[in-house]
Formats: sequence, structure tokens, C-alpha cells
Amino acid sequence: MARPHLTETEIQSFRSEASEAALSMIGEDGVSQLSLRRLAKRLGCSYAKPYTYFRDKEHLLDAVRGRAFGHLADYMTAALAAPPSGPFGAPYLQFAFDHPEAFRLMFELRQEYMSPETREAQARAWKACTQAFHDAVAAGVLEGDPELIAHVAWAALHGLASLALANQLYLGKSVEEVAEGLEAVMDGFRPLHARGGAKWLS
Amino acid sequence: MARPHLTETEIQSFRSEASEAALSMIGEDGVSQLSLRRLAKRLGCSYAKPYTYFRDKEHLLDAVRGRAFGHLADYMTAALAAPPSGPFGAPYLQFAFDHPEAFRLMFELRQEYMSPETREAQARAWKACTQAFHDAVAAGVLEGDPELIAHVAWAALHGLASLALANQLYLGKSVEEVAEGLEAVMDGFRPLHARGGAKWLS
DNA sequence: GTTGTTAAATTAACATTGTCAAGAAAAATT
DNA sequence: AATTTTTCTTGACAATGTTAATTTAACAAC
Repeated sequence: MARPHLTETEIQSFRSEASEAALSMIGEDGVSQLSLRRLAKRLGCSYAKPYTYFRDKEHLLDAVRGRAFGHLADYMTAALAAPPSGPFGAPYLQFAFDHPEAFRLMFELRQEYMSPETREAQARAWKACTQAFHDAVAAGVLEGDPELIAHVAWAALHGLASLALANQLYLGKSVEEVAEGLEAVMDGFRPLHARGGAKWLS
Repeated sequence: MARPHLTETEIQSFRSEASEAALSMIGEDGVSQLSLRRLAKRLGCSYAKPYTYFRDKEHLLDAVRGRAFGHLADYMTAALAAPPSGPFGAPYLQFAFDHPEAFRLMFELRQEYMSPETREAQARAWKACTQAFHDAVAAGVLEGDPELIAHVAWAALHGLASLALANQLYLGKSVEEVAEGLEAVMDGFRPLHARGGAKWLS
């Protein structure tokens, strides 16, 4: 009885290479231009080889999303590490505008499937985004349930980024203006003595 | 030299019928299942007929989006008309959860094209959503620039709806909890004497 | 090393799709 | 009625996701 020829690392290696290449292609031409044939050509393999490593295209895209969430986690971690109490929201918007196609893929409104691995990468990104809120509450800069504050702030930020990317901000309000408004709103989470203090967006 | 056989109303009639049927099919099976062949079968015409009325599939989807925005406008108008100063945000979330596929189509992060007609329908929907904010500011229930308040509130609401539809609300926070948080945050727009007053979400 | 067996990769093939060209049918003008 | 123009349908093509068939490569036993 012959055992599998491919080692686990070889499998992971191909999956990584494929999803990273796919992410890169998506960044260049958008997700609608990604086909398995084109990806295979880029990888230098036949168009059917990915089917050995991914159940179908949806599972491949899931892996790509996982990588993208990983990148977001790294990006947020790095951005928030630098200044000890820097702005919270700006890096998230920055990521969205710097990598619009990746952002679109990650937060597509229609997602057929999400693997535990991708869920995990997503949770890492979430943690990186929200750590600052925990710190701020601990330091007395914000007050309330940090997770709840984070969800509210993130929903607002994410809505802003989404509407801007979908080109659906209306009637003469720019991203900057709305961000200013969010800024003012988040002030409600600050204890009275800290109102109008350090910005969390810019 | 023969003049066009189709009257403008006939053209509009087919376009309406086609986009309404398409919207309905999308509501049933999702946008990924909509093909021109299936739509044509439903309409009882050949699969190429739509090309006489729409430049390509993207233009058809644009028309469908226009109809969907029209429905949203009607829905919000009706919902906000009933109680003179009812909750602002709840109907929007309701629409999103009642018509998830339509919502997904309308706010898809990747939109290739938007016609002036669709832009207009979108503006109507936006107006219906924001009228309540203008009223509230006029009545002294909220204070500030109504358009800015509306943008901020809408960004937050929209982010919440999007994350919920994409199944990306994290780690034990429900839509209701985050909505509660938004509620608290919007309190920041209320004049001091009105804080903790009428809810705008539920 | 040869040989048999199993896994992996490639190619062939199929169904579906968007799109367009060529022809058929219908309608309007003469 | 004849002609011309418009609309509609059918046929065709290329691209895509996917699976089946086939070839190639890796391992095990001898």
C-alpha cells in the first residue's frame, strides 16, 4: 500500500504559492479577471492542477481571502505599533484604498464559503484592529466595553470604506468630511476630561 | 428610409420587464445564478433579444440596480412616513435583511458602470433615507449639519448591514448589540437636553 | 533493477456562459 | 405589392469551471 507522495509541506507550499499569485493577479486586474487557466499559466502548471489542491474555485478564493486577511493583520499591527497611541482608524482606510481589489475580495457581500483557516486569519486581523481600543480603554482614553466600541467604530469605518470603494458616497461629501464626522461621533466614547483630545482617525 | 418601429414606451416596457424579472430571479437564486439565457427563458424570448435593449450584461445589471434602488426609496419613504418621528435606522437594516441579494447587488464593492438613471434612483433612495435627519435637526432632536450626520449614520448603518450580510461580525457580538452601540454613539449628535431620548434604531 | 500499484499531473472533453454575425421574420414606407 | 429597415432568432465562437480519461512519476515488493 503506497502512501501519499506529497508531503504536507509540499501541499502547503503549492497552496501558498497559488493563493499568493492569485492575490497578486487580483490586485492587478481585479477578481473578475482571475481564471484558473490564467492562474495556471502564471504558475507554469496545467489548468487542472489546482483541483488537486483546492476543491473548486470558491475554495481557492477562500485561501486567497485568508492570505489577504493575514496581510491586513500585519499591516494593522505595524501601523498601530509605531506611535504608542496613534490614530486607530486611518490605517484601516489606508489599507482599503491602497489595496482596493483585495479589500473587495475580503469583504465581498456574497461569500459562499469560509474555511476555519481563513476565519482564523480574519480573527487575527480583527485582533490587530481592536487591540488599540483595549489599550485606549485601559489607559482611560476611551470608556466603555472595548469590544463594543471596537465593533461600532469598525462598522462605521468599514461602511465608509465600502461606500467610498463602491463610489457611493453622495452629493458632495468626501471621505475626509465623513471621517471628520466619525471623529466627532467617537468622541462620545471618551470620558469628559478627554474630549477633543487625540484623534483616532487622522 | 424607415423610422424605428419600436416606440420609446415599448423599449422602456421591455427594459422594465426584463430588469424586474432579473431582480426577482436574483432574489431567488442570487446574482451568480443569473444568466442571460435563463432570463430570456423566463421572459419567453431568445437569448439574444436583450442585446437589442442593453449594451451588455453589465448594463442590464445596472438597470436592475436602478430598480432595486427605486424599491429601497419606496420602502424607506413608507417606513419613515408612518410614525412622524420614528426610528431612522431600523428600516434600512430591515430592508437589507429582507432583500439580501438585492442589497448585495446594489452595494457590490465592484461596480463597472452606473448610468445616470441609476444614479438618480440612488439619489432618490438617499433622499428618502436622509429626510428624517433633516427633520430631526429642524425639530431640534439632533444638532449639527444634517447631511454630515446622515453620512456618518449611514456609513455606520451600512457597515453594520454589510458585515452582517457577509457574515463577518466577530466573536459574539450580534447585530442587535452593535446596533445598541450605534444608538449610544449617535447620542453624541443630540443636544444635551435631548440625550437618551427617542431611539433612532429600534 | 524490474515490475506492479498508487498518486499526481496533463490533456481531452463537456456544459455553460457572454457575445456577435448571419439569416429569418416582421413592420413600415413607397 | 415590393422594398427596405428593424427586430428577433438561430448559429457560432471563445472563455471558463469542472470532470473524465490518460499519461507520467513515485513508491513498494521482489
